[in-house]
Amino acid sequence: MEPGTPDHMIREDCAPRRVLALFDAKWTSMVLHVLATHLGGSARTGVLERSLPGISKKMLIQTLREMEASGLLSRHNHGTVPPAVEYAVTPLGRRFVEPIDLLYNWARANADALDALVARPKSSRR
Amino acid sequence: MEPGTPDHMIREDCAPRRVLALFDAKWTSMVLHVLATHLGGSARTGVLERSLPGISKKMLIQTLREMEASGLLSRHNHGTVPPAVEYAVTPLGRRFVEPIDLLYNWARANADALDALVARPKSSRR
DNA sequence: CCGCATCCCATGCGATACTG
DNA sequence: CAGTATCGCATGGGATGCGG
Repeated sequence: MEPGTPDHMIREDCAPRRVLALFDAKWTSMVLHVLATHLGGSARTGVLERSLPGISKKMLIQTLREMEASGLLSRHNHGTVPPAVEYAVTPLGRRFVEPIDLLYNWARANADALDALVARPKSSRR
Repeated sequence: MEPGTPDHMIREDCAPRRVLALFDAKWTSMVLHVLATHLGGSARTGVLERSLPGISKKMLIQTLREMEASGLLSRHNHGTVPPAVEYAVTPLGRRFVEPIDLLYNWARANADALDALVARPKSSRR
């Protein structure tokens, strides 16, 4: 039981790392958040695009399809013309909304801490 | 007030996006978590390395220095030989431990949902 | 033991243009 | 409006090797 004994190791296949993988998709959590928390659970492509300033059409579609593939979203094509496609949060997806919103709310409530992270004017260098 | 009016837009410089930036560093949150929650707030480089299986020495050092630069960690060189350097979570860094641990705990408690994400054997394609 | 420098490849992702 | 196809660059990040 030496001090350096790592019983606290973050195994490579542990749950936390799997969650992080969710976030390095960069848009996944935002899509889920906007869709579930601000758009009532479902929305059309265009609405999503306008809700996420800065996202490219390519990334939007790509993200949506990946999320559909993993079961976070469902996709419904109305088959009309012009096209109307609706993406909805699945029950599985809904389970992920909780931690995401928690994180987002923390962020909003702690904007000061985030500012400190960037603004390091008078540094403590060495 | 049409249905598609985006008062729910996720602005490009909003707090949530800044938090996400933290996570796409890939190791930052894990370092913070291990250090604060499992190692009592500070540890030497080697201990950290062994606590994060899969991290390369390069990424470990790089992450640690970036975190020091942004004020999440402090670095103390003992000046001995062989070298002994100790990284400690700063008060600022400690503020980020809360949401990270929240996320990690959620992950551990919801491993089943995470499994579902990957294991999509019988697909619902179309 | 701690840290830095290189090389180098995989990929993320935006820009743009085209189709039904 | 929804989606696809290309191109091209920036960058993340691993491997390896040197130095104090």
